[in-house]
Amino acid sequence: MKIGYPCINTMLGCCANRTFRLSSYSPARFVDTVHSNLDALRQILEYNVAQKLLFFRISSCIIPFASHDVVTVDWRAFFAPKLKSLGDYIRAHNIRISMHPDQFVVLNSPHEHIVENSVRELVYHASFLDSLGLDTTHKMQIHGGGAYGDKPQALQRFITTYKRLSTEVTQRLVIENDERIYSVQDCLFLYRELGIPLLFDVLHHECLNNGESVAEALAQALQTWNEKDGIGMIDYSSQAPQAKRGKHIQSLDENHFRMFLETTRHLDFDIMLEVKDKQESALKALKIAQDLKRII
DNA sequence: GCCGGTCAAGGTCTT
DNA sequence: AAGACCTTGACCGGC
Repeated sequence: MKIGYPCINTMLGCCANRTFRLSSYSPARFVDTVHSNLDALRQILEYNVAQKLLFFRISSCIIPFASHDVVTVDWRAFFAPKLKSLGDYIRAHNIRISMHPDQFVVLNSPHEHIVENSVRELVYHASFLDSLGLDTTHKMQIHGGGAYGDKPQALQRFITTYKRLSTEVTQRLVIENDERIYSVQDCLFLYRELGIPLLFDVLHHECLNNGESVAEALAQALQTWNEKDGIGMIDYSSQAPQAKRGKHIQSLDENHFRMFLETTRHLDFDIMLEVKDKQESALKALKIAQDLKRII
């Protein structure tokens, strides 16, 4: 079991997701920003290794506007040495990486141009992970997309689009249950049709489910990961009190987390902690997992 | 320097 | 039909 946090370290004062306005694009600005992001990423990963936080989500804007036509710099070639060095570091320290292309990636949109842009975005993410020389246990996670008033039809469109994707994309792509439309059962349907692994999100499951307990749903999700995928990844969070359903809590609810680990003690998986205070809560979670002998 | 409006991209729900 | 929300920070222009 590994524990990690997404994209941002709130303590180090460096930032691996700097970007700029599209209208401010210039090759110089682009190169400068990417250098800065990659250097910051290295710094964060070194901190994580020192703390034994061996799971990390890299921000989608590590290479800003990478899937947009405006970028003329061949970033994979230009940054090849730095990318290789980062990848070597990740492998040497047995870090696991995920990425999460955001809400604009919608594979089942009825609009062809949206699907096209989504595919370009996935190609970029896969290409970035490839540029680090990482194997297919390093994943990119997306949601099912919209329902458009006809979920069965929307699921079919997902299947059709998925079958058009290149191996570079599908070998890294996993689907995450969301809190409004696509439940674990819906994602399992896609798994049976396509073989796409299911990344289980605890909080989303608590918002939208078909009556299965967290432990039952998680066990089903973990079975969708095969050897090439590595052990299952999950997103863990709990409900922010007195906030809208589905809102992530500010800081780890240690009792909730301990209970979650206890009810799932027969299972092994890597945990991405979706909590606002980032590494602070990840460190608390790590300690709890160590106390419960889930991490040696 | 600081503040607040704005930022490539979508979809759903509320008003 | 239009706006808020998701989730969130960082940018950038205006003071």
